[in-house]
Amino acid sequence: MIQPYSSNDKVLLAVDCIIFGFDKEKLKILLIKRDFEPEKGKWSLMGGFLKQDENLDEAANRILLKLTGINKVYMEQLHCYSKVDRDPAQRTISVAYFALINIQEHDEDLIEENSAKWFDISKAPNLIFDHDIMVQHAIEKLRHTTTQKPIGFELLPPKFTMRQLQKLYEAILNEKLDKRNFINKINSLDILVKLNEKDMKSSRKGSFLHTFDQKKYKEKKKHGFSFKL
Amino acid sequence: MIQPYSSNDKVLLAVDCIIFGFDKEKLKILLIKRDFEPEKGKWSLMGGFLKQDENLDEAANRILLKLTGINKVYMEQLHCYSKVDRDPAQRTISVAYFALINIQEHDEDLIEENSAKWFDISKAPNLIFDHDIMVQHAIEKLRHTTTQKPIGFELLPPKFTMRQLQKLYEAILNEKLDKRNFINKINSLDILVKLNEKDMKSSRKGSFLHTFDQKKYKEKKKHGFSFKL
DNA sequence: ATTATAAGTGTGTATATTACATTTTTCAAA
DNA sequence: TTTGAAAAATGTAATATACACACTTATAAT
Repeated sequence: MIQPYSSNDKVLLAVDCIIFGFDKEKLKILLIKRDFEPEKGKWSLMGGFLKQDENLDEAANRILLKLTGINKVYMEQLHCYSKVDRDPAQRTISVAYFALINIQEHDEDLIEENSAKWFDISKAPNLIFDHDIMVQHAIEKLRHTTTQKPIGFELLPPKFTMRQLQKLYEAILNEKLDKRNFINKINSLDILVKLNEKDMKSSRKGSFLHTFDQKKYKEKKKHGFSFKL
Repeated sequence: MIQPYSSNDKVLLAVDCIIFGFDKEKLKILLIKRDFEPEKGKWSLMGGFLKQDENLDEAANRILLKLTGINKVYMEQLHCYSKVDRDPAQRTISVAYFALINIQEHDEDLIEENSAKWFDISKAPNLIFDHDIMVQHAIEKLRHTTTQKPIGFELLPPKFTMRQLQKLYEAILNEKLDKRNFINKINSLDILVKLNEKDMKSSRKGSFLHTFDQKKYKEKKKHGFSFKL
């Protein structure tokens, strides 16, 4: 292959993943304990380097698959971080991705293997390099995005109750929402299917399960819709 | 310096700038005619490569300065593009930035020197590589951002009329706006200062000039404000 | 049968958004 | 100096959206 550009300025390009999950009414984030230098033993985001034969989306998916065993997830490029000394060992540019996963689906063994752990976002430890900033930006973007399109669903199991959905939004937005207004808003979107089936774990009365209607959602999205809560 | 990571996978990291301006009621974009291979003679975004001693924001500013002579401008990282064969000559990852500049300020000689030219966004030629996609994304982001915070001001000279401001928003959003509603909305933001001075070029009556009150704006931004038009 | 628990439901009020038409100022031409 | 032309400036009513708020219902456990 010809190399028309100077190769003096090649850099290492990393991909770091902010992996969000939702469990027990809390928004969680998946972190790993580094088993290599520098900063061995400290907590960090799961990451890796971009390879020659893949693009960044593919790299992010590869990294996520390696850690969780999950293949198809909601993922979005967040930002590219490039401070000259962000990694003290070597100049590295990092493209951060954030992923939303259904926490039930992950592979426990892989998590163990990678010395990873889920943390409440409010109780996460300090992270290496600029990873804390990345997480902060990811939370802000997640908050913003949830008010623009209903990505919250990505964090729930296929069948969920209205109550769970509301708790999820409350966890993301970090504020209490009114039950009636929430349900009215969700229903007005007309993208849920109410199943003839109840989750009896949460209460004696039980609450109806719902699923997300992909077809209706895609149809609506084409014509654009907002989702302010 | 120690090099703890494999250096097999280093890549060239480019920065490409989508430069917006506003003139004669049209939203414009600044493009250059490439004078080097590959794709010599074709139109493209202004770009360059990230250097070892600078971060991406600095690289983007350096590139913009080189082309326009303007130093302090509104700039935002857009997205990182990484398709494996996006540049057929050599694997290159590109971080796109978009900039908003006051078109009156640019340096004509530099533009000439770089064989650059302003195009109406509706009349821009096809660009090399994935630059058309970048521009498309930049326009979408610009549209979105203008409805969240008043960045439109960045594209105007220090003193401007309400009419100019409205035409700018109409150009960005690609839709007609109602004059009275627009003025009411802008005034309700309380971030403009009406000067005791008129621009007599546009009409016999003349229209009052305004400036953007940076202090008030910053104060408001702290407490967050939206700007839906 | 009674009780305890969370689920489910509707309406009025406040706020924000939209639609819309006339008068005013000034310059230039008659 | 009067008149006409051209864009600037201005406010209100109608509609839609967002918000606040409290009681009834279904079920399991006792």
